[in-house]
Amino acid sequence: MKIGALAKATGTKVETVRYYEKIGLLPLAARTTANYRDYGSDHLARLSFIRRARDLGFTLKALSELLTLSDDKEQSCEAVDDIASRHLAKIDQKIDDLITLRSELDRVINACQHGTVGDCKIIETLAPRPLS
Amino acid sequence: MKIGALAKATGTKVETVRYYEKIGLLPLAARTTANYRDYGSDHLARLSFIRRARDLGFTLKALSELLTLSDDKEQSCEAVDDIASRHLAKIDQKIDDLITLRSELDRVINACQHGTVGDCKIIETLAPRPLS
DNA sequence: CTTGACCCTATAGTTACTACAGGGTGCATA
DNA sequence: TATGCACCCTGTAGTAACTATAGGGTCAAG
Repeated sequence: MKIGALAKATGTKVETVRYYEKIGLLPLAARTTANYRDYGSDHLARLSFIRRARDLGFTLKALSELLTLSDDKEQSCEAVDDIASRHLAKIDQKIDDLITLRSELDRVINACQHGTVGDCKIIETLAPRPLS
Repeated sequence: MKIGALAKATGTKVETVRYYEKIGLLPLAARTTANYRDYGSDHLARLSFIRRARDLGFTLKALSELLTLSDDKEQSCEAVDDIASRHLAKIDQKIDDLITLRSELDRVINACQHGTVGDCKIIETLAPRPLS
């Protein structure tokens, strides 16, 4: 299959496929006489894996570790579990941070009396407090 | 005050201060004879504003809109409220997305039986399902 | 035989910084 | 006076993960 078909099958943009190839995440494809990339089912499988992991928020770096690990079927999956667990911890942290941020922003917005900018509590909250 | 002092006073890195100047977020500073940047209280105020808004997750683009608006004290603060509210909506969306992602990742991790990579449910979940 | 959809490479742009490299300045100390 | 050190300067490149653009080649249908 050509790059457009592969991209469509995996929900990826064509440019992204080429980008993954360039950074070594996706192995080089065979070429047709017209120099078009020619993909097989192994490429499809790997790219699907990549997309799925990306959807779960894994970085490309973590992803290339996962791909390396997944190639050695005999190895203990401890390392895999570890990568995933650390990723989960990061997500939890991010959720906590966002919730904190949300409540502060909400407070700022609710203080707004909808007057002029001169009286705006939003601007006021962001502006520096007088130095003590 | 010199750039180091301004940076310290606002919890910013020196490079970041210069960066804000470069992109026009922070007005040009006066220079000493030695060509050092020389800041006054107005710069301190504006940089504090910038840092505070950044901590609340506003993008630099939204921020420069806020800064422009905050300069016109007579204007209605509707536009300010709008920027902040849209930002809040984005944060809510991000929180929702992360919570969904978190539960899926959690499910994947809990399926792990801690065997070999060949049996690994994490890898298996990421790998493509058979085409139907 | 030309039109349109697809493919190619290479490069630059995006966000919000951060990190050099390769210098100059200013003050205290030996 | 020299010298060491902290600080300052400019300019450029690197980060993550793509996306977009320029400038071209290929192929099948009408």
